[in-house]
Amino acid sequence: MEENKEMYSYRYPRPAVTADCVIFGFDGVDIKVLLIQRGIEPFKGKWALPGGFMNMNETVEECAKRELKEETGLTNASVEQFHSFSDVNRDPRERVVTVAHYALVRLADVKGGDDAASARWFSMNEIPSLAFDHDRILRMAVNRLKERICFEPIGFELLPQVFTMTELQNLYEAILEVKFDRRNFYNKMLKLGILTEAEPRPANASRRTPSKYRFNAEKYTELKQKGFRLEF
Amino acid sequence: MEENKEMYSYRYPRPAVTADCVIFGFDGVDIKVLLIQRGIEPFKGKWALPGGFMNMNETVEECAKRELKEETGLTNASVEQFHSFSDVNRDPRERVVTVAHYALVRLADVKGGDDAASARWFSMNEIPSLAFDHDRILRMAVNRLKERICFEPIGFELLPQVFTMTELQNLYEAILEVKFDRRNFYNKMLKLGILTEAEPRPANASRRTPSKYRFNAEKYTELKQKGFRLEF
DNA sequence: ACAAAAGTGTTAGGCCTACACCCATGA
DNA sequence: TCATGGGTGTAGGCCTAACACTTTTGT
Repeated sequence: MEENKEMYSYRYPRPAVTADCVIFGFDGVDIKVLLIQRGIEPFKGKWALPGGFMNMNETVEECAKRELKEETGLTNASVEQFHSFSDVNRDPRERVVTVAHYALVRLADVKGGDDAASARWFSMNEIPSLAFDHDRILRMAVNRLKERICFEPIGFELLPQVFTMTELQNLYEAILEVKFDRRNFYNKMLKLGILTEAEPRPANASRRTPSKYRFNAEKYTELKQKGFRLEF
Repeated sequence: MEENKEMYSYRYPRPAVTADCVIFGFDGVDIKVLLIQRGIEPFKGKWALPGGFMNMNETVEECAKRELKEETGLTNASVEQFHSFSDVNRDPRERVVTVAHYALVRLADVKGGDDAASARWFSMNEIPSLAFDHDRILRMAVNRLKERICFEPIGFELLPQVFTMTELQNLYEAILEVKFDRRNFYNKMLKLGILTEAEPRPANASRRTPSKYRFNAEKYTELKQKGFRLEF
């Protein structure tokens, strides 16, 4: 490797460090993942997770949030790192260690990022084979999402602020790939006490008009501090 | 920085990457953590988590296992990465990203590693203030251990292969910092079906002689595949 | 008219929790 | 002999899971 003034030199070899992002959305029926199509080699033309190199003045989480903003325009979504991937040959060019994150975004809030031309939402069942080891990363992200939604109310990050019970149930069923009994789901959710009715049901409401709820974060933190455990 | 033949040069600055290890043990009463005393600056004389720089021909997990072997002599303990720490100034010398792991070891198996002179086991309530951000790393490791032991039978990694129900209960109580009713703990554990009696109770067994059990990993994987969920 | 969506309540079974006594051993 | 540790079973309460009908609207 040529050495010149633009180079940064170290006594021992170092890997590059990147943050990759599995960005989840929900369209009311399916869980979606945002992928970008690579414009350069390696894996040119293949779909991949959004991500990029960490700067020296940011943490990996900040890097992930920066990438998220660049890809979707969102600034305050729920982003969390979940695993580092460091296989020696995971990038054919050079040694790259990536810290993988997942982000939960409301589809309605996504305007389409700067690179929107090459970005697309995919349903979980139509995901193509991905560049690098991104298949593996995605698989692990999905598993983490399943585990986490059982114990923390992160699902609300994927829904509009106001939602119906059926929408919420559809979300849980889509993520966990199971079916719940509608009445039991209602009862369980309401008993938890972390939902508040968004608007009181209008007097002229017909049987057909669903109640609207919103997630009550204060109630949740209050309950959690009392040593309450969310479960599904 | 001086450039010479011993240097490795890159077009963009890169952090160093390390693996740190929170090594848990159990002495029958307390959860213990293995710490090493730093012999060099920075933080010379302070206690720290064992860990070290990743080589270019190993993954971070392999790096963590190498460190574990160097520190304790153990080669097949349960090691799992749980979080990356990348604060810009977490190491005063230079930018270092660390991938933190925890390891569960049987105290009896630990011969004392190469660096044993400067290594010591600490009970959770006697841990001194640590070098770098290792306090924070340790705190998160303890939380992860608590979460994980509720749903996966990792506690057995900390016990001898053969153990009494009371020892098992002590372990759970030490990790979770709670007290269980002895009979309920017995019933729950036995109902799970993941324990087998190590030796049939000898005929001459007195009331005072406890039954010995061992963890039945086959039974566990079998149950898990049937969609069984461990819980505490 | 028919299909689809939403509101609503009960019951049975399983699980969890709390709880007491006896025996053997070692101090 | 006294304190400690270990083995053992039950009853009540709570939670869970299964389950049906009615109303309304859109097609």
